[in-house]
Amino acid sequence: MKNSFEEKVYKLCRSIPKGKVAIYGQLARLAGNRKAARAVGYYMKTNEDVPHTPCHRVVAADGSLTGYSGRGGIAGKRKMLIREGVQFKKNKVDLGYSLWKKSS
DNA sequence: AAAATGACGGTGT
DNA sequence: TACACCGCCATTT
Repeated sequence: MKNSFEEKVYKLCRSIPKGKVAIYGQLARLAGNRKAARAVGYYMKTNEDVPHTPCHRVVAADGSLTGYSGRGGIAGKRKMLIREGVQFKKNKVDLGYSLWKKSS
């Protein structure tokens, strides 16, 4: 069993509310490793909990949608987020308005 | 065990 | 704002 960094990342990913988005660095930081953003992305890619983990709600630090192994790729991901209520700025997410905050 | 890869982040140009 | 380079971590080969 993992019960460690990996599990924390997945758990946090599932904790992201609809209409909000989190950044890889944020998940990495909450999981305990601020610089593990890269590894976090790797988990999303492998993404075992596919329908269980809304990996599409995770974006880059500047709101850019980097990669998506799911259907539609980046385009589909962007559309999906918009559909959930996330505000977009051109090709990037409006973090100042839709960035998820761990709060409590 | 060592080297290569990747859905990143930050800084420099 | 866009592109390039370096540094970081975890996983895979």
